[in-house]
Amino acid sequence: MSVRREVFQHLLAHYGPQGWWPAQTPFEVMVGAILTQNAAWTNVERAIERLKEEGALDPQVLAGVEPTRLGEWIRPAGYFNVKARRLQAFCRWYLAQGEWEALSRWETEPLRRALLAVHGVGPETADDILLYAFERPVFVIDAYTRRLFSRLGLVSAEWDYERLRAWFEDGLEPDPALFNEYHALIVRHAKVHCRVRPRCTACPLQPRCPQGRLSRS
DNA sequence: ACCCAGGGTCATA
DNA sequence: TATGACCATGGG
Repeated sequence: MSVRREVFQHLLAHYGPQGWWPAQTPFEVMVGAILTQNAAWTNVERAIERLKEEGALDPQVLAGVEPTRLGEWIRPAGYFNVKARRLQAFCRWYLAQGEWEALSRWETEPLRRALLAVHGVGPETADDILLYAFERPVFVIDAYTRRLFSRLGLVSAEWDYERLRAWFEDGLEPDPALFNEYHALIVRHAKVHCRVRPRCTACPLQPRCPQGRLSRS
C-alpha cells in the first residue's frame, strides 16, 4: 500500500467522513469554488445564502445582474468586486457551453483546459469543480496539502501544482469518492488539529505531525 | 494589533 | 519563468 493511501486511512479513521462538498447542486459547488478563493468558508456560506435569498443562485441571473449589485450580495466572501467579475465570466462561459448536462459529456482533460481558460479559474478552482461538481478523479492541491506532505517529508516544498497533483494521482486508485474524502480530510486536519491544537497530543499522523503557520508568499 | 482563510490575475524583470 | 502587488471581509 502506498504511503498516500496510509495517510488517508489514518485521517479517515481519526476524523471520519467529511461529507463534502456542502452544496445542493453542482452549480452551487461551482459558485462556492470561486467564492472560497482565499476566503474562510463561513464567509462563503453567508454569500451563498444571500444569493439564494435573492433568487440569484442561477447562471442566467448571475450573468445578467448589475456587477455592483452582485458585489453587494457576495460582500461577506471578500474580494467582492473581483469575485463578482469572476462569477459573471464563469456563468457566461457555463451558459455558452450548455451548462452541466452538456459539460458532463466532455472528457476530463479538455474540460480541465476549458475551465482554466475562464477568467478567475485557476488550477485549484478548476480541480474543485472537476472533482466536486463533475465527480472526476482529479486530486485537489491546496496550501494545506503542500504543507502537510512536505513536512511529512513525502514531497518537496519546491514542487509545483501539477507535479504534486501527479504524485497523488499516480499513487492512488482514480476514485472520485476517494479524492473527494481525502482533500476534505486534509482541510479538516489542518483546521481542527494543527491550528486549534498546536501542541499536537493526539495526532493521527504521529510521530511527525506537521505544525506551524502557512507562510504568506 | 496581527494572522489567517477551502486563490488568481496582472505587470514587471 | 518567477517574483510582487493587489484584491477585502470576518473570526480568532
